[in-house]
Amino acid sequence: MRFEPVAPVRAYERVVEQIEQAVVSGALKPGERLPSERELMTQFGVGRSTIREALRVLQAAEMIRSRPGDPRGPEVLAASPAALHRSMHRLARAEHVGLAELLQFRMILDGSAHLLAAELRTEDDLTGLDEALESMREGVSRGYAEFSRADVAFHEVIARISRNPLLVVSEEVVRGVVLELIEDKLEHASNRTSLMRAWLAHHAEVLDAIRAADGSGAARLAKQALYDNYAEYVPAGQRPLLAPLLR
Amino acid sequence: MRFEPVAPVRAYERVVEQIEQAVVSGALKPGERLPSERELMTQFGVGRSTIREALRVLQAAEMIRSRPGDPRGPEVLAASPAALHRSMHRLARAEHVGLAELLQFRMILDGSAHLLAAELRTEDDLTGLDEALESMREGVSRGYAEFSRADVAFHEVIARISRNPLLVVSEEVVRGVVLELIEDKLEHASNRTSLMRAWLAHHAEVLDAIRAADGSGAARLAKQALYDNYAEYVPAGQRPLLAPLLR
DNA sequence: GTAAGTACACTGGTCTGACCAGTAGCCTGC
DNA sequence: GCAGGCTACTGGTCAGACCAGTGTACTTAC
Repeated sequence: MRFEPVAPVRAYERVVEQIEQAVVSGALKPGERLPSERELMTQFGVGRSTIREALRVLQAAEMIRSRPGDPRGPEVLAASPAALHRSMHRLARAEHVGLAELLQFRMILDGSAHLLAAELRTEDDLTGLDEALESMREGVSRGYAEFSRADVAFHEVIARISRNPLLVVSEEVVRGVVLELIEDKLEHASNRTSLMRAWLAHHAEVLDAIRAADGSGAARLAKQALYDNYAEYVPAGQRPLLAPLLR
Repeated sequence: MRFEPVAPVRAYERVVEQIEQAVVSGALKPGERLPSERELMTQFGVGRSTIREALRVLQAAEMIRSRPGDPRGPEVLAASPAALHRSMHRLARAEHVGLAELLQFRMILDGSAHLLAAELRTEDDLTGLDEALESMREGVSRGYAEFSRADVAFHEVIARISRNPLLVVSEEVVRGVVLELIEDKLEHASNRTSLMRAWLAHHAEVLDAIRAADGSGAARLAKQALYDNYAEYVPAGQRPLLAPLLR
Protein backbone atom coordinates (compact mmCIF):
# COMPACT_ATOMS: atom_id res chain seq x y z
CA MET A 1 0.00 0.00 0.00
CA ARG A 2 1.34 3.38 -1.03
CA PHE A 3 0.07 6.79 0.04
CA GLU A 4 0.09 9.91 -2.04
CA PRO A 5 1.54 13.09 -0.60
CA VAL A 6 -1.21 15.57 0.07
CA ALA A 7 -0.91 19.24 -0.81
CA PRO A 8 -2.99 21.62 1.27
CA VAL A 9 -5.77 23.06 -0.84
CA ARG A 10 -6.25 26.76 -0.35
CA ALA A 11 -9.72 28.15 0.04
CA TYR A 12 -9.31 30.45 -2.96
CA GLU A 13 -8.27 27.47 -5.06
CA ARG A 14 -11.50 25.71 -4.39
CA VAL A 15 -13.37 28.85 -5.36
CA VAL A 16 -11.40 29.08 -8.61
CA GLU A 17 -12.09 25.45 -9.29
CA GLN A 18 -15.83 25.76 -8.90
CA ILE A 19 -16.15 28.88 -11.01
CA GLU A 20 -13.85 27.51 -13.69
CA GLN A 21 -15.87 24.33 -13.75
CA ALA A 22 -19.04 26.34 -14.23
CA VAL A 23 -17.47 28.16 -17.15
CA VAL A 24 -15.94 25.22 -19.01
CA SER A 25 -19.04 23.11 -18.47
CA GLY A 26 -21.06 25.81 -20.14
CA ALA A 27 -23.24 26.54 -17.14
CA LEU A 28 -21.88 30.08 -17.38
CA LYS A 29 -21.68 31.37 -20.92
CA PRO A 30 -19.61 34.27 -22.21
CA GLY A 31 -21.37 37.56 -21.58
CA GLU A 32 -23.14 36.29 -18.50
CA ARG A 33 -22.36 37.75 -15.13
CA LEU A 34 -21.03 36.36 -11.91
CA PRO A 35 -22.66 37.43 -8.67
CA SER A 36 -20.98 40.36 -6.97
CA GLU A 37 -18.04 39.73 -4.70
CA ARG A 38 -20.16 40.23 -1.62
CA GLU A 39 -22.73 37.82 -2.91
CA LEU A 40 -20.11 35.21 -3.82
CA MET A 41 -18.69 35.62 -0.35
CA THR A 42 -21.92 34.41 1.25
CA GLN A 43 -22.45 31.69 -1.37
CA PHE A 44 -19.02 30.20 -0.84
CA GLY A 45 -18.94 31.02 2.85
CA VAL A 46 -15.52 32.67 2.73
CA GLY A 47 -14.19 36.16 3.26
CA ARG A 48 -14.07 38.75 0.53
CA SER A 49 -10.29 38.64 0.24
CA THR A 50 -10.51 34.97 -0.60
CA ILE A 51 -13.10 35.67 -3.27
CA ARG A 52 -10.98 38.47 -4.63
CA GLU A 53 -7.86 36.33 -4.89
CA ALA A 54 -9.87 33.72 -6.76
CA LEU A 55 -11.25 36.33 -9.14
CA ARG A 56 -7.75 37.66 -9.72
CA VAL A 57 -6.57 34.24 -10.79
CA LEU A 58 -9.51 33.84 -13.15
CA GLN A 59 -8.91 37.30 -14.47
CA ALA A 60 -5.26 36.52 -15.12
CA ALA A 61 -6.43 33.50 -17.10
CA GLU A 62 -8.59 35.83 -19.19
CA MET A 63 -11.77 34.00 -18.13
CA ILE A 64 -13.52 36.90 -16.45
CA ARG A 65 -13.30 40.66 -16.30
CA SER A 66 -14.55 42.93 -13.57
CA ARG A 67 -15.14 46.62 -13.74
CA PRO A 68 -15.60 48.74 -10.64
CA GLY A 69 -19.04 50.15 -10.20
CA ASP A 70 -20.84 47.78 -12.52
CA PRO A 71 -23.86 46.49 -10.60
CA ARG A 72 -24.19 43.50 -12.90
CA GLY A 73 -21.03 41.92 -11.53
CA PRO A 74 -17.94 40.37 -13.14
CA GLU A 75 -18.37 39.34 -16.77
CA VAL A 76 -17.59 35.90 -18.12
CA LEU A 77 -15.36 36.23 -21.18
CA ALA A 78 -15.18 34.11 -24.28
CA ALA A 79 -12.15 31.87 -24.53
CA SER A 80 -9.36 33.83 -26.14
CA PRO A 81 -5.77 33.09 -27.04
CA ALA A 82 -4.60 36.06 -25.00
CA ALA A 83 -3.50 33.96 -22.06
CA LEU A 84 -1.74 31.51 -24.34
CA HIS A 85 -0.07 34.43 -26.02
CA ARG A 86 1.23 35.78 -22.75
CA SER A 87 2.59 32.52 -21.42
CA MET A 88 4.29 31.65 -24.68
CA HIS A 89 5.83 35.07 -24.82
CA ARG A 90 7.14 34.71 -21.31
CA LEU A 91 8.56 31.30 -22.01
CA ALA A 92 10.24 32.44 -25.19
CA ARG A 93 11.96 35.27 -23.38
CA ALA A 94 13.02 33.11 -20.46
CA GLU A 95 14.10 29.83 -22.03
CA HIS A 96 17.26 31.45 -23.44
CA VAL A 97 15.90 31.04 -26.91
CA GLY A 98 18.12 32.64 -29.50
CA LEU A 99 17.21 34.19 -32.79
CA ALA A 100 18.20 31.03 -34.62
CA GLU A 101 15.75 28.88 -32.70
CA LEU A 102 13.00 31.44 -33.02
CA LEU A 103 13.54 31.73 -36.72
CA GLN A 104 13.58 27.97 -37.07
CA PHE A 105 10.31 27.77 -35.26
CA ARG A 106 8.81 30.52 -37.31
CA MET A 107 9.87 28.90 -40.54
CA ILE A 108 8.22 25.68 -39.43
CA LEU A 109 4.99 27.38 -38.42
CA ASP A 110 4.82 29.74 -41.35
CA GLY A 111 5.70 27.03 -43.81
CA SER A 112 3.03 24.73 -42.45
CA ALA A 113 0.45 27.49 -42.45
CA HIS A 114 1.18 28.19 -46.09
CA LEU A 115 1.03 24.53 -46.95
CA LEU A 116 -2.35 24.13 -45.31
CA ALA A 117 -3.61 27.36 -46.80
CA ALA A 118 -2.68 26.24 -50.29
CA GLU A 119 -4.48 22.94 -49.85
CA LEU A 120 -7.58 24.28 -48.14
CA ARG A 121 -8.16 27.65 -49.79
CA THR A 122 -11.49 28.45 -51.39
CA GLU A 123 -12.20 30.98 -54.12
CA ASP A 124 -13.28 33.51 -51.49
CA ASP A 125 -10.00 33.06 -49.70
CA LEU A 126 -8.16 33.85 -52.91
CA THR A 127 -9.94 37.14 -53.39
CA GLY A 128 -9.15 37.96 -49.75
CA LEU A 129 -5.50 37.32 -50.44
CA ASP A 130 -5.66 39.40 -53.62
CA GLU A 131 -7.00 42.31 -51.64
CA ALA A 132 -4.36 41.92 -48.94
CA LEU A 133 -1.63 41.88 -51.57
CA GLU A 134 -3.11 44.96 -53.17
CA SER A 135 -2.99 46.95 -49.95
CA MET A 136 0.61 45.85 -49.52
CA ARG A 137 1.34 47.23 -52.97
CA GLU A 138 -0.25 50.50 -51.99
CA GLY A 139 1.64 50.44 -48.72
CA VAL A 140 5.01 50.58 -50.48
CA SER A 141 4.55 54.22 -51.32
CA ARG A 142 3.00 55.09 -47.98
CA GLY A 143 6.02 54.32 -45.86
CA TYR A 144 7.31 51.43 -43.88
CA ALA A 145 4.76 51.49 -41.06
CA GLU A 146 1.84 51.22 -43.44
CA PHE A 147 3.53 48.51 -45.46
CA SER A 148 4.30 46.56 -42.33
CA ARG A 149 0.68 46.70 -41.26
CA ALA A 150 -0.45 45.39 -44.64
CA ASP A 151 2.14 42.64 -44.38
CA VAL A 152 0.75 41.53 -41.05
CA ALA A 153 -2.74 41.57 -42.50
CA PHE A 154 -1.64 39.33 -45.34
CA HIS A 155 -0.22 36.82 -42.91
CA GLU A 156 -3.36 36.92 -40.87
CA VAL A 157 -5.39 35.98 -43.89
CA ILE A 158 -3.05 33.08 -44.57
CA ALA A 159 -3.35 31.98 -40.98
CA ARG A 160 -7.11 32.15 -41.08
CA ILE A 161 -7.26 30.09 -44.26
CA SER A 162 -5.11 27.41 -42.68
CA ARG A 163 -7.96 26.98 -40.18
CA ASN A 164 -5.79 26.22 -37.19
CA PRO A 165 -5.92 28.73 -34.36
CA LEU A 166 -3.01 27.10 -32.61
CA LEU A 167 -0.85 27.74 -35.63
CA VAL A 168 -2.10 31.29 -35.85
CA VAL A 169 -1.43 32.16 -32.25
CA SER A 170 1.98 30.53 -32.11
CA GLU A 171 3.09 32.20 -35.28
CA GLU A 172 1.92 35.58 -34.11
CA VAL A 173 3.74 35.20 -30.83
CA VAL A 174 6.97 34.05 -32.39
CA ARG A 175 6.78 36.81 -34.94
CA GLY A 176 6.46 39.35 -32.14
CA VAL A 177 9.41 37.97 -30.25
CA VAL A 178 11.59 37.90 -33.34
CA LEU A 179 10.78 41.51 -34.11
CA GLU A 180 11.56 42.53 -30.55
CA LEU A 181 14.95 40.90 -30.77
CA ILE A 182 16.06 42.65 -33.92
CA GLU A 183 14.11 45.86 -33.86
CA ASP A 184 17.20 47.89 -33.07
CA LYS A 185 18.94 46.41 -36.08
CA LEU A 186 15.95 47.09 -38.28
CA GLU A 187 16.15 50.74 -37.34
CA HIS A 188 19.39 51.08 -39.25
CA ALA A 189 18.27 49.19 -42.29
CA SER A 190 19.00 51.26 -45.32
CA ASN A 191 17.20 51.19 -48.58
CA ARG A 192 13.85 50.24 -47.24
CA THR A 193 12.01 50.76 -50.46
CA SER A 194 13.92 48.06 -52.29
CA LEU A 195 13.40 45.76 -49.29
CA MET A 196 9.69 46.34 -49.46
CA ARG A 197 9.65 45.66 -53.19
CA ALA A 198 11.50 42.38 -52.71
CA TRP A 199 9.10 41.41 -49.94
CA LEU A 200 6.17 42.25 -52.13
CA ALA A 201 7.52 40.10 -54.96
CA HIS A 202 7.91 37.21 -52.52
CA HIS A 203 4.30 37.50 -51.49
CA ALA A 204 3.10 37.58 -55.07
CA GLU A 205 5.00 34.36 -55.73
CA VAL A 206 3.51 32.76 -52.64
CA LEU A 207 0.05 33.78 -53.72
CA ASP A 208 0.60 32.18 -57.10
CA ALA A 209 1.54 28.92 -55.44
CA ILE A 210 -1.50 29.06 -53.21
CA ARG A 211 -3.71 29.76 -56.21
CA ALA A 212 -2.23 26.72 -57.89
CA ALA A 213 -2.96 24.70 -54.75
CA ASP A 214 0.74 23.89 -54.64
CA GLY A 215 1.17 23.28 -50.89
CA SER A 216 4.81 22.27 -50.76
CA GLY A 217 5.72 25.06 -53.15
CA ALA A 218 4.01 27.67 -51.01
CA ALA A 219 5.66 26.29 -47.90
CA ARG A 220 9.07 26.35 -49.49
CA LEU A 221 8.63 29.91 -50.72
CA ALA A 222 7.45 31.08 -47.33
CA LYS A 223 10.39 29.54 -45.54
CA GLN A 224 12.81 30.86 -48.12
CA ALA A 225 11.40 34.35 -47.74
CA LEU A 226 11.89 34.27 -43.99
CA TYR A 227 15.41 32.99 -44.45
CA ASP A 228 16.32 35.63 -46.99
CA ASN A 229 15.01 38.38 -44.81
CA TYR A 230 16.28 37.42 -41.42
CA ALA A 231 19.24 35.12 -41.84
CA GLU A 232 21.62 38.05 -41.89
CA TYR A 233 20.79 38.78 -38.27
CA VAL A 234 21.52 35.21 -37.20
CA PRO A 235 25.11 34.54 -36.12
CA ALA A 236 26.88 32.94 -39.07
CA GLY A 237 27.73 29.84 -37.05
CA GLN A 238 24.08 29.05 -36.47
CA ARG A 239 22.82 29.52 -39.97
CA PRO A 240 23.33 25.84 -40.85
CA LEU A 241 20.56 25.12 -38.34
CA LEU A 242 18.13 26.81 -40.67
CA ALA A 243 19.24 25.14 -43.89
CA PRO A 244 17.56 21.75 -43.35
CA LEU A 245 14.19 23.45 -43.30
CA LEU A 246 14.64 24.95 -46.74
CA ARG A 247 14.83 21.68 -48.59
CA MET B 1 -3.84 65.41 -32.66
CA ARG B 2 -5.40 62.16 -31.45
CA PHE B 3 -5.65 60.97 -27.88
CA GLU B 4 -5.48 57.39 -26.74
CA PRO B 5 -8.14 56.07 -24.39
CA VAL B 6 -6.65 55.45 -20.98
CA ALA B 7 -7.40 52.37 -18.94
CA PRO B 8 -7.17 52.78 -15.19
CA VAL B 9 -4.14 50.91 -13.88
CA ARG B 10 -4.82 48.98 -10.71
CA ALA B 11 -2.32 49.12 -7.91
CA TYR B 12 -1.79 45.38 -7.91
CA GLU B 13 -1.06 45.52 -11.63
CA ARG B 14 1.82 47.87 -11.09
CA VAL B 15 3.15 45.56 -8.42
CA VAL B 16 2.90 42.59 -10.79
CA GLU B 17 4.62 44.59 -13.47
CA GLN B 18 7.60 45.52 -11.31
CA ILE B 19 8.15 42.03 -9.95
CA GLU B 20 7.72 40.45 -13.36
CA GLN B 21 10.19 42.91 -14.78
CA ALA B 22 12.70 41.98 -12.10
CA VAL B 23 12.30 38.30 -12.96
CA VAL B 24 12.50 38.50 -16.75
CA SER B 25 15.39 40.95 -16.59
CA GLY B 26 17.30 38.44 -14.52
CA ALA B 27 17.60 40.65 -11.47
CA LEU B 28 15.74 37.91 -9.61
CA LYS B 29 16.91 34.44 -10.54
CA PRO B 30 15.06 31.17 -10.01
CA GLY B 31 15.53 29.90 -6.47
CA GLU B 32 15.93 33.36 -5.06
CA ARG B 33 13.39 34.72 -2.66
CA LEU B 34 11.07 37.67 -2.68
CA PRO B 35 10.72 39.71 0.50
CA SER B 36 7.83 38.71 2.72
CA GLU B 37 4.40 40.11 2.02
CA ARG B 38 4.65 42.52 4.90
CA GLU B 39 8.03 43.69 3.69
CA LEU B 40 6.81 44.11 0.10
CA MET B 41 3.89 46.09 1.47
CA THR B 42 6.20 48.74 2.87
CA GLN B 43 8.49 48.69 -0.17
CA PHE B 44 5.61 49.24 -2.59
CA GLY B 45 3.66 51.43 -0.19
CA VAL B 46 0.40 49.51 -0.60
CA GLY B 47 -1.74 47.36 1.61
CA ARG B 48 -1.22 43.68 2.08
CA SER B 49 -4.31 42.71 0.14
CA THR B 50 -2.88 44.49 -2.89
CA ILE B 51 0.39 42.65 -2.51
CA ARG B 52 -1.43 39.37 -2.11
CA GLU B 53 -3.48 39.87 -5.25
CA ALA B 54 -0.31 40.63 -7.17
CA LEU B 55 1.38 37.52 -5.82
CA ARG B 56 -1.65 35.43 -6.74
CA VAL B 57 -1.39 36.60 -10.33
CA LEU B 58 2.32 35.80 -10.44
CA GLN B 59 1.64 32.46 -8.86
CA ALA B 60 -1.03 31.68 -11.44
CA ALA B 61 1.58 32.44 -14.09
CA GLU B 62 3.88 29.92 -12.44
CA MET B 63 6.53 32.56 -11.78
CA ILE B 64 6.60 32.31 -8.00
CA ARG B 65 5.48 29.95 -5.29
CA SER B 66 4.78 30.76 -1.67
CA ARG B 67 4.53 28.39 1.24
CA PRO B 68 3.00 29.42 4.54
CA GLY B 69 5.45 29.59 7.39
CA ASP B 70 8.59 29.83 5.30
CA PRO B 71 10.58 32.76 6.72
CA ARG B 72 12.60 33.06 3.51
CA GLY B 73 9.64 34.39 1.58
CA PRO B 74 8.08 33.48 -1.78
CA GLU B 75 10.35 31.58 -4.14
CA VAL B 76 11.08 32.65 -7.69
CA LEU B 77 10.53 29.69 -10.02
CA ALA B 78 12.33 28.76 -13.20
CA ALA B 79 10.38 29.34 -16.38
CA SER B 80 8.28 26.29 -17.02
CA PRO B 81 5.80 25.29 -19.68
CA ALA B 82 3.17 24.62 -17.01
CA ALA B 83 1.36 27.90 -17.58
CA LEU B 84 1.54 27.41 -21.33
CA HIS B 85 0.11 23.95 -20.87
CA ARG B 86 -2.76 25.22 -18.79
CA SER B 87 -3.77 27.98 -21.11
CA MET B 88 -3.49 25.77 -24.16
CA HIS B 89 -5.58 23.16 -22.44
CA ARG B 90 -8.21 25.71 -21.57
CA LEU B 91 -8.29 26.99 -25.10
CA ALA B 92 -8.55 23.48 -26.43
CA ARG B 93 -11.55 22.72 -24.27
CA ALA B 94 -13.28 25.81 -25.53
CA GLU B 95 -14.72 24.68 -28.80
CA HIS B 96 -12.35 26.50 -31.10
CA VAL B 97 -9.60 23.95 -30.92
CA GLY B 98 -10.65 20.41 -31.53
CA LEU B 99 -8.69 17.21 -31.67
CA ALA B 100 -8.15 17.68 -35.40
CA GLU B 101 -6.36 21.00 -34.94
CA LEU B 102 -4.31 19.67 -32.06
CA LEU B 103 -3.28 16.65 -34.03
CA GLN B 104 -2.44 18.82 -37.01
CA PHE B 105 -0.24 20.94 -34.82
CA ARG B 106 1.39 17.92 -33.28
CA MET B 107 2.12 16.41 -36.65
CA ILE B 108 3.75 19.64 -37.73
CA LEU B 109 5.88 19.91 -34.61
CA ASP B 110 6.79 16.26 -34.39
CA GLY B 111 7.54 16.05 -38.07
CA SER B 112 9.82 19.07 -37.94
CA ALA B 113 11.58 17.78 -34.85
CA HIS B 114 12.30 14.51 -36.61
CA LEU B 115 13.48 16.30 -39.70
CA LEU B 116 15.89 18.43 -37.73
CA ALA B 117 16.99 15.47 -35.65
CA ALA B 118 17.83 13.46 -38.75
CA GLU B 119 19.88 16.29 -40.20
CA LEU B 120 21.69 17.30 -37.07
CA ARG B 121 22.23 14.01 -35.26
CA THR B 122 25.73 12.99 -34.21
CA GLU B 123 27.00 9.48 -33.52
CA ASP B 124 26.41 9.97 -29.81
CA ASP B 125 22.83 10.91 -30.49
CA LEU B 126 22.34 7.69 -32.41
CA THR B 127 23.50 5.55 -29.50
CA GLY B 128 21.17 7.51 -27.25
CA LEU B 129 18.29 6.72 -29.57
CA ASP B 130 19.34 3.07 -29.70
CA GLU B 131 19.16 2.89 -25.94
CA ALA B 132 15.79 4.60 -25.85
CA LEU B 133 14.43 2.17 -28.40
CA GLU B 134 15.80 -0.73 -26.40
CA SER B 135 13.99 0.33 -23.24
CA MET B 136 10.82 0.66 -25.27
CA ARG B 137 11.32 -2.92 -26.43
CA GLU B 138 11.70 -3.99 -22.83
CA GLY B 139 8.69 -1.93 -21.89
CA VAL B 140 6.38 -3.96 -24.10
CA SER B 141 6.43 -6.87 -21.69
CA ARG B 142 6.28 -4.65 -18.61
CA GLY B 143 2.88 -3.19 -19.25
CA TYR B 144 1.47 -0.12 -20.85
CA ALA B 145 2.55 2.43 -18.22
CA GLU B 146 6.17 1.42 -18.51
CA PHE B 147 6.03 1.37 -22.30
CA SER B 148 4.44 4.77 -22.36
CA ARG B 149 7.19 6.18 -20.20
CA ALA B 150 9.84 4.77 -22.52
CA ASP B 151 7.95 6.23 -25.47
CA VAL B 152 8.03 9.67 -23.91
CA ALA B 153 11.74 9.26 -23.23
CA PHE B 154 12.36 8.41 -26.89
CA HIS B 155 10.56 11.53 -28.00
CA GLU B 156 12.50 13.61 -25.53
CA VAL B 157 15.75 12.39 -27.03
CA ILE B 158 14.50 13.32 -30.49
CA ALA B 159 13.48 16.72 -29.24
CA ARG B 160 16.86 17.27 -27.63
CA ILE B 161 18.69 16.32 -30.78
CA SER B 162 16.64 18.79 -32.77
CA ARG B 163 18.21 21.48 -30.57
CA ASN B 164 15.17 23.72 -30.36
CA PRO B 165 13.65 24.23 -26.91
CA LEU B 166 10.61 25.94 -28.40
CA LEU B 167 9.84 22.88 -30.43
CA VAL B 168 10.37 20.65 -27.43
CA VAL B 169 8.12 22.56 -25.12
CA SER B 170 5.34 23.08 -27.62
CA GLU B 171 5.33 19.47 -28.60
CA GLU B 172 5.23 18.35 -24.99
CA VAL B 173 2.34 20.63 -24.25
CA VAL B 174 0.31 19.61 -27.27
CA ARG B 175 1.02 15.97 -26.57
CA GLY B 176 -0.33 16.37 -23.04
CA VAL B 177 -3.45 18.12 -24.22
CA VAL B 178 -4.14 15.50 -26.86
CA LEU B 179 -3.78 12.70 -24.35
CA GLU B 180 -6.08 14.42 -21.90
CA LEU B 181 -8.72 14.83 -24.57
CA ILE B 182 -8.82 11.18 -25.48
CA GLU B 183 -7.77 9.47 -22.29
CA ASP B 184 -11.23 8.16 -21.65
CA LYS B 185 -11.24 6.57 -25.08
CA LEU B 186 -7.82 5.11 -24.53
CA GLU B 187 -9.11 3.37 -21.42
CA HIS B 188 -11.25 1.14 -23.54
CA ALA B 189 -8.59 0.36 -26.08
CA SER B 190 -8.38 -3.36 -26.45
CA ASN B 191 -5.42 -5.34 -27.58
CA ARG B 192 -2.80 -3.08 -26.18
CA THR B 193 0.06 -5.42 -26.77
CA SER B 194 -0.35 -5.39 -30.51
CA LEU B 195 -0.67 -1.60 -30.38
CA MET B 196 2.61 -1.39 -28.54
CA ARG B 197 4.29 -3.67 -31.04
CA ALA B 198 3.08 -1.57 -33.95
CA TRP B 199 4.25 1.57 -32.20
CA LEU B 200 7.63 -0.02 -31.59
CA ALA B 201 7.98 -0.97 -35.22
CA HIS B 202 7.19 2.61 -36.20
CA HIS B 203 9.93 3.91 -33.97
CA ALA B 204 12.45 1.45 -35.36
CA GLU B 205 11.66 2.69 -38.85
CA VAL B 206 12.02 6.29 -37.76
CA LEU B 207 15.35 5.52 -36.18
CA ASP B 208 16.57 3.97 -39.43
CA ALA B 209 15.66 7.11 -41.31
CA ILE B 210 17.45 9.26 -38.76
CA ARG B 211 20.51 7.04 -38.96
CA ALA B 212 20.46 7.48 -42.72
CA ALA B 213 20.22 11.26 -42.22
CA ASP B 214 17.03 11.15 -44.25
CA GLY B 215 15.24 14.16 -42.82
CA SER B 216 12.15 14.22 -44.97
CA GLY B 217 11.77 10.48 -44.62
CA ALA B 218 11.92 10.67 -40.84
CA ALA B 219 9.43 13.52 -40.83
CA ARG B 220 7.03 11.63 -43.04
CA LEU B 221 7.23 8.52 -40.90
CA ALA B 222 6.67 10.48 -37.73
CA LYS B 223 3.60 12.21 -39.10
CA GLN B 224 2.25 8.99 -40.53
CA ALA B 225 2.66 7.28 -37.17
CA LEU B 226 0.71 9.99 -35.42
CA TYR B 227 -1.99 9.80 -38.04
CA ASP B 228 -2.26 6.03 -37.84
CA ASN B 229 -2.52 6.13 -34.09
CA TYR B 230 -4.88 9.00 -33.50
CA ALA B 231 -6.90 9.59 -36.64
CA GLU B 232 -9.59 7.18 -35.48
CA TYR B 233 -10.45 9.56 -32.66
CA VAL B 234 -10.83 12.51 -35.03
CA PRO B 235 -14.33 13.04 -36.41
CA ALA B 236 -14.40 11.55 -39.88
CA GLY B 237 -15.39 14.84 -41.45
CA GLN B 238 -12.24 16.53 -40.22
CA ARG B 239 -9.73 13.90 -41.23
CA PRO B 240 -9.11 15.55 -44.62
CA LEU B 241 -7.55 18.40 -42.65
CA LEU B 242 -4.74 16.07 -41.69
CA ALA B 243 -4.09 14.58 -45.07
CA PRO B 244 -2.15 17.51 -46.59
CA LEU B 245 0.48 17.08 -43.92
CA LEU B 246 1.21 13.50 -44.86
CA ARG B 247 2.47 14.23 -48.33
C1' DG C 1 -45.10 62.41 -23.89
C1' DT C 2 -40.30 62.80 -23.89
C1' DA C 3 -35.76 64.25 -22.69
C1' DA C 4 -32.61 65.82 -19.40
C1' DG C 5 -31.02 65.62 -14.89
C1' DT C 6 -30.35 63.72 -10.45
C1' DA C 7 -30.31 60.61 -6.35
C1' DC C 8 -29.29 56.29 -4.75
C1' DA C 9 -27.89 51.78 -4.02
C1' DC C 10 -24.40 49.03 -5.08
C1' DT C 11 -20.06 47.83 -7.32
C1' DG C 12 -15.02 46.78 -7.26
C1' DG C 13 -10.38 48.65 -5.39
C1' DT C 14 -7.87 49.40 -1.42
C1' DC C 15 -6.43 49.72 3.42
C1' DT C 16 -6.15 48.36 8.34
C1' DG C 17 -5.91 45.23 11.83
C1' DA C 18 -6.53 40.89 13.60
C1' DC C 19 -6.11 35.74 14.32
C1' DC C 20 -4.44 31.16 13.10
C1' DA C 21 -1.55 27.18 11.79
C1' DG C 22 2.67 26.22 10.31
C1' DT C 23 7.81 26.63 9.55
C1' DA C 24 13.04 27.51 10.12
C1' DG C 25 16.43 28.29 12.88
C1' DC C 26 18.13 29.29 17.20
C1' DC C 27 18.84 28.05 21.83
C1' DT C 28 18.63 25.66 25.42
C1' DG C 29 19.61 21.37 28.51
C1' DC C 30 21.68 17.43 28.63
C1' DG D 1 27.63 17.15 20.02
C1' DC D 2 22.98 16.57 19.77
C1' DA D 3 17.87 16.14 20.58
C1' DG D 4 14.17 18.78 21.71
C1' DG D 5 11.61 22.70 22.51
C1' DC D 6 11.00 27.82 21.90
C1' DT D 7 10.17 31.81 19.26
C1' DA D 8 9.75 35.06 15.82
C1' DC D 9 8.00 35.23 11.67
C1' DT D 10 5.50 33.45 7.59
C1' DG D 11 1.41 33.01 4.51
C1' DG D 12 -3.89 32.11 4.63
C1' DT D 13 -8.04 33.96 6.03
C1' DC D 14 -11.46 36.94 7.95
C1' DA D 15 -13.95 41.23 9.32
C1' DG D 16 -14.91 45.82 8.72
C1' DA D 17 -14.23 50.17 6.75
C1' DC D 18 -13.78 53.92 3.16
C1' DC D 19 -13.66 55.62 -1.54
C1' DA D 20 -14.53 56.61 -6.42
C1' DG D 21 -17.18 55.18 -9.80
C1' DT D 22 -21.32 53.04 -12.31
C1' DG D 23 -26.21 51.77 -13.88
C1' DT D 24 -30.79 52.30 -12.86
C1' DA D 25 -34.79 54.37 -11.61
C1' DC D 26 -36.94 58.17 -10.43
C1' DT D 27 -37.82 62.98 -10.84
C1' DT D 28 -38.04 67.08 -13.07
C1' DA D 29 -38.53 70.41 -16.88
C1' DC D 30 -40.21 71.14 -21.14
